[in-house]
Amino acid sequence: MEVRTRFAPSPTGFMHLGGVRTALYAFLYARKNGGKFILRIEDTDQERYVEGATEVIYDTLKACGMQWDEGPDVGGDYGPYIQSERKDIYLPYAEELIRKGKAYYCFCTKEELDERRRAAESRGETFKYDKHCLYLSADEVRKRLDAGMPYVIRQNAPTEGESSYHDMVFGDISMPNDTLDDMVLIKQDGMPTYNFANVIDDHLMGITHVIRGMEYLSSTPKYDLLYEAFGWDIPKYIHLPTVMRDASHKLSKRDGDAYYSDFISKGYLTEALINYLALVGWNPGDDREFFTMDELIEAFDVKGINKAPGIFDVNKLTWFNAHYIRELPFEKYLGMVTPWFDSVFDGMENKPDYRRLAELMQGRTEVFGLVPGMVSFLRYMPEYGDDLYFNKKMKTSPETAGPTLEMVRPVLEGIDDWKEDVIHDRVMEKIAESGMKNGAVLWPLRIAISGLANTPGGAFEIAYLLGKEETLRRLDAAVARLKKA
RNA sequence: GCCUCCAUUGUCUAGUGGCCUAGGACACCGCCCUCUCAAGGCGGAAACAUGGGUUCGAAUCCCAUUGGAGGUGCCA
Repeated sequence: MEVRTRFAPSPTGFMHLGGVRTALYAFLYARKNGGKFILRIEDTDQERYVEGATEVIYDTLKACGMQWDEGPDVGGDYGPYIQSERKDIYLPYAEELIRKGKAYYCFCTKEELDERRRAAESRGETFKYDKHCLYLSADEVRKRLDAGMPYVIRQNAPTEGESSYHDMVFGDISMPNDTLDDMVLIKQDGMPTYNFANVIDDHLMGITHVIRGMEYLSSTPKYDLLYEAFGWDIPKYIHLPTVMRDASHKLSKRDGDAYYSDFISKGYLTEALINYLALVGWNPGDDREFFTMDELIEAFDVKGINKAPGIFDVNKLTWFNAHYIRELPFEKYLGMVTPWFDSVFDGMENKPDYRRLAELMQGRTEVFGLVPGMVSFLRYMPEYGDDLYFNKKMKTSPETAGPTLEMVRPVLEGIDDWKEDVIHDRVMEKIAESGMKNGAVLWPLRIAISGLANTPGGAFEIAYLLGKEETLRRLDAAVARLKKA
């Protein structure tokens, strides 16, 4: 039988990284098994409707390289793929359940239920609907229905015995039936709840493997009861461990910065995000770290999925990101880094040589968002202290720096062809002539023109990028300052 | 509270009774390279939550405790 998995997000307007990982595993499982990956939009909560939210889902999945085989925009044989457009499908099924005694009309109002819930909670008990409306006579139900009284339809769950099911990650799970609450299937507004629509749609769409977060672990027995009542095949379950922000907090929307788009705008690469996310909660069974999407498909196996929640580690993500940036073809990197350069150099008369700067920056870029901070010294001379001239190994100090700089200055001034190799050769000649160590000259020179302990590239590169005029200007300023001190 | 699930270094993980004096990766520290930083190379510190069993033998199996997560919505 063909494997069919689905990703069924609710359109909130953002794609959460936990959601991206869930989608990824569902996608990988389908591809690995030569099956179909289906996208279904779960928008049964009308109050949460967000304009443009489905586009965010489409765009993110596409950017990540997870093309769905069936879905709202691409169609398929089991549409529509947006639950609000399937509204009329669900009620007949709920009525069938009522006929079978597996569900019932409930006229209790939300307000009184809320009150009872609060009361139960204050007593330290778990609130459970008492099946009050199940015991209404058929006549009474008819009467209320005819009178147009608002109602919901509830599942009639057993109260005795035990329910169990098998999960491909967590194994066998069982729970006492008396903990099963009679969940609402059809809401007062006529829309199905997630709990109901999910079961109906998964069945109607031929989903063979339900891959979702482990927050559904304890409600799954209730879903199985529904499948059984209809006489439908129960899908295989693959529940995924949660992605955590830290040991005790889920990576949630409320924490901020947990959205795919946040990471992209900070300058993370999709490839890095996918590669990293795949490895939170799953391992390939060997020591490999780097995977393309195709390699992930090839290596993916449910056996490698862990049960324990995993903490999202930005450090490691950043390491992956730096790796992928280094691997970028240079032209691609140049194109990507240019807007970040522009954010610093726009409006500048003599902008640094972007191409050269990019060459120096590519191996040093962990996240694109950090680039401006690393190159802004080329436009604005930073404030710095003279102690930067101290370098133990080179035996340099503010005292030795002055004369050294004055020695180099005329050499630089004499260069008409301001190219990196020319600067290099002339200065090195002078150093050789002076008998000093390379570093003893280059260290103070770099400090004088950059004002920074660390720079992308050394003295020659910085001097070249700055241009002759600015280099000499900064050099003079440094000399003057050292003399004063 | 009740129900379900989980538990190897700071983090992601390998490990399915002897191959474990517990392996890899990130981060961290040191050294090398080097005009700085980064990259790269080499090395270091760092874990089987606790207590009971079972067994000739336990990170691996069982139980309890502790800790954590999830559920307990007319949200999904």
